[in-house]
Amino acid sequence: MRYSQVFSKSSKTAPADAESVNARYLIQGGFVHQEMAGVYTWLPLGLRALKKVENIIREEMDAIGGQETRMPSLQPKEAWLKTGRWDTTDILFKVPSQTDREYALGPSHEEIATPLVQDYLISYKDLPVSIYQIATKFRDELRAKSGVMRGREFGMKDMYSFHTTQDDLDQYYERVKQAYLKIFARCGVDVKVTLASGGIFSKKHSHEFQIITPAGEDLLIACPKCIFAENTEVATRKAGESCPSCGTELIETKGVEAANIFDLGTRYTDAFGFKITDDKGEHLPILMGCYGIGTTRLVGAIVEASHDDKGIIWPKNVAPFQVHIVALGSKDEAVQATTLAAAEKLYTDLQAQGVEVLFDDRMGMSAGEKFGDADLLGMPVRVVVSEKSLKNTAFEVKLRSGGEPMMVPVVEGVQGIAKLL
RNA sequence: CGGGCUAUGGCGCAGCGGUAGCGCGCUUGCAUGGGGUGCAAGAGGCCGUGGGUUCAAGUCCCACUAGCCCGACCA
Repeated sequence: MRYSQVFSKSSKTAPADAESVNARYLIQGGFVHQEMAGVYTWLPLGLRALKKVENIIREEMDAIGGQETRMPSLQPKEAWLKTGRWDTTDILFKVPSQTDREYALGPSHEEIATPLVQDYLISYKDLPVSIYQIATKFRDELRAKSGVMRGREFGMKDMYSFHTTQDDLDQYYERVKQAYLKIFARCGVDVKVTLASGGIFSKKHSHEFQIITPAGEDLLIACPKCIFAENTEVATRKAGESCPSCGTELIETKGVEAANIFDLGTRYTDAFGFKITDDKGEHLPILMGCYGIGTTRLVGAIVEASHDDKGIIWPKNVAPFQVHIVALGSKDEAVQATTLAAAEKLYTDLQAQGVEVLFDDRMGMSAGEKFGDADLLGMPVRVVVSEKSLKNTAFEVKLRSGGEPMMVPVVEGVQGIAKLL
């Protein structure tokens, strides 16, 4: 994509209102636009990062047999009355119709997923079943804050699994947990898993996935080596003690809850009278698990966990683009034309190799300005094409994550750069 | 939902009783050309909304609305 054509340009001044790092950089870089408290438009650049995250999640959910669906946000009040959550869920948006009806705006989808699966399941042989979606959620938060990390409208992947035995649910629950660990690893963040209480969604246990960042809201006692952590609210251990799973000394740190998984038991299936007949003619209760990852929150948490004082440092798998080409201008028109042509060729060649490239083709801007943008936007690899680099018949390549610039000969061009990805 | 702060061109801000100003950005021209470059000329604002005080209100008072922060809350 040519940066000259991206309509959401970066801004030199950071938004005054945005205190949190993710909001500041995402807004300043033109990744998102705030519409109101807790509600954002995802602009072309930001949407690319969000889609990367979504696709990683999608692949891992598909890999454990999840079947993707898309469920409605506008939900029937009756279903919420059945589960008893219409009157007990304070964050529930209730929307009136011009008729005398009311609807729920889904903060989660148990009320849809449960009767949905019930509608199609005729035989116990069809279980287990796991369905998921990546969609928008609505929660009437008393206080939206922390940029995209706590919104009133946000993106989430939610999956619901149905089982006939506790053992089967336990096994699946564990598979999801492993899949989640893969997802966070692929997203380039350090995640810890804590045991948590089920909250209003479940009386049973659940696990939280905490991304380690100083911007986190939760205080943790965590193992620096493995994934063990305890929320200090319910911690049984203290910093300095040894990790029960690997023996490393535990430390205190902060985390953002980016995902959680629940054993819901029969809480929802009972509410809908969802039972199934087994091979002996007995009515079996259906056990249910639910598994959520905040997709938009995850993007925010990634920024919180991976940035410096100049801007974002996107982990490569979630970066909107892999390579950011910066073409520098020259007072000499012929030189500038050569530079542009070389940059242009690199741009097309890289794209032909399937590399995603952001090409800063703006002319008449100072080098510093372009470098500043490259740092702010934070693509993993920056390639400078200029009179100076071309004199050495090379491209200057620098990793956003650090290190000295390298000169990659033009002849090696695409291969040399692709090697770094 | 309690407490605090804020609201003035696209963004960041100043003005604090006498009919709107700066920086950045934008437009035009010339210069410059490797870390937000220089000079010049322009365009752009019912000063969040409603009420009040006053001869006169971005400027003082009240209410409301919105945003941010702290707290409470947070599948």
